[in-house]
Amino acid sequence: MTMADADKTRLALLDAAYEEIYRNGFQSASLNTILQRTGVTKGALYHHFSSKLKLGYTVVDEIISHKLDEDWLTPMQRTGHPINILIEVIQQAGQKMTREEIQLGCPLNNLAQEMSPIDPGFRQRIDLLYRQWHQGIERLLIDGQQSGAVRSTVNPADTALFILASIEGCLGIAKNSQSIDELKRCAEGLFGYLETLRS
Amino acid sequence: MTMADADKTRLALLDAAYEEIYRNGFQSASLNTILQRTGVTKGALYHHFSSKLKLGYTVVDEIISHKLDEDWLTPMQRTGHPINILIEVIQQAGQKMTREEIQLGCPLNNLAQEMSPIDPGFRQRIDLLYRQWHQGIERLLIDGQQSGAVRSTVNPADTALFILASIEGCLGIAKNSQSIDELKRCAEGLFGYLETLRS
DNA sequence: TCACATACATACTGGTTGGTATGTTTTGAT
DNA sequence: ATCAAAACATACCAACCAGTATGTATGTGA
Repeated sequence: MTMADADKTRLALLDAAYEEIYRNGFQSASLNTILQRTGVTKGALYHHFSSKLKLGYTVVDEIISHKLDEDWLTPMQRTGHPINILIEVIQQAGQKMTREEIQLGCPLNNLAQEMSPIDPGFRQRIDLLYRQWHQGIERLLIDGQQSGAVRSTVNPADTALFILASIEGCLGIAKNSQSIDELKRCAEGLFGYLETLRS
Repeated sequence: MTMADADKTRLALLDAAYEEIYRNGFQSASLNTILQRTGVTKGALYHHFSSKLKLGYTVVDEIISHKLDEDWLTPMQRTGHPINILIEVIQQAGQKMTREEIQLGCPLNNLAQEMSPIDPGFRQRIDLLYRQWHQGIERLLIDGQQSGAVRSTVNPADTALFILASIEGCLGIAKNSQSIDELKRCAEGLFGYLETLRS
């Protein structure tokens, strides 16, 4: 067994754990289910992760963090009109979502709502990712102000916070209604707000 | 033992169940904890509620529904400038929240995010409350358009949906950051948006 | 006062949970 | 070839879970 094989089982565990947590929440996620799905034994799991909590932490640090980069942070680094970039990134993220993903919601927000009140370890890790997300939006607004594309009266930090809240809010509403149409209508409201930020 | 006594234990169970669910989510809510806190026995609980699921449903139908009326629907029925009413109701709801409640989030949204993907019974009941909430906001916007206080170009239904999403989004962000200041800054963003709706 | 339903109370069950103790195999450096 | 550490595998455990079976006390209408 090479070290690459060991790493493969570790990643398989993380992938399965992410799925299980995404579908059931962390507290209701079953280690036995994760083991069944991967074919890994309990001994192997506890060799790689010292507890269920550590497994959950690593899912945030590695899997969810990577998805945030891929779907939001990297796309937001494009050059162009900041408001247009923001709208396009949101639209692309929305179109990328399957019906099932709309129903399951935002993995980061799910964990935040469930775990932040009851576990500081989760809260801090989630907070770090939210800060990165927030910073990405804030940077777009600051750049937009410097290029004259965004009204100079808007507070970049506060506005970025509200945009982030609205994105999660729209996803949350659509999650409960289980309706793609409602997600689109909600996003239209968000786009309407973003338009008011232009100079 | 009078019928009033029986109703008292039923309500005690509902109150304790609400608290337990609010703090831990439905799936992780422990019936034994609810029984300990109330001093009620398991036989009594299952006399009043045929299952944990039915207990949870009743918490939504009676406790959470009542809180929605009290904190949002009734205050929104005041007369005056619709946008002002909306801002005031949001501010009052925010000020009413304790530090702990900010940390625990919106009871309705918590349940929606946890249960809507995995149980249709919860989903439908939560959806009903969200529709009432949405309708209350929509009505304010329609009234505002008729009185000339709100721009005629805004779509009341879509805008109400986005406002609702933003409220829940702001509460969700504040829940994770556990910061009253961040809740206020996020709400300021929302108020800024609401201002753009005026004629 | 009798009959019956309501409103509990107690003790228990099967299943699942995260976690552990103890073994075995594999790997890689010496 | 040897040896220690890494990478598993198996079997087990106590605690907890929702739910149930059975019994009892109490109120209420006939």
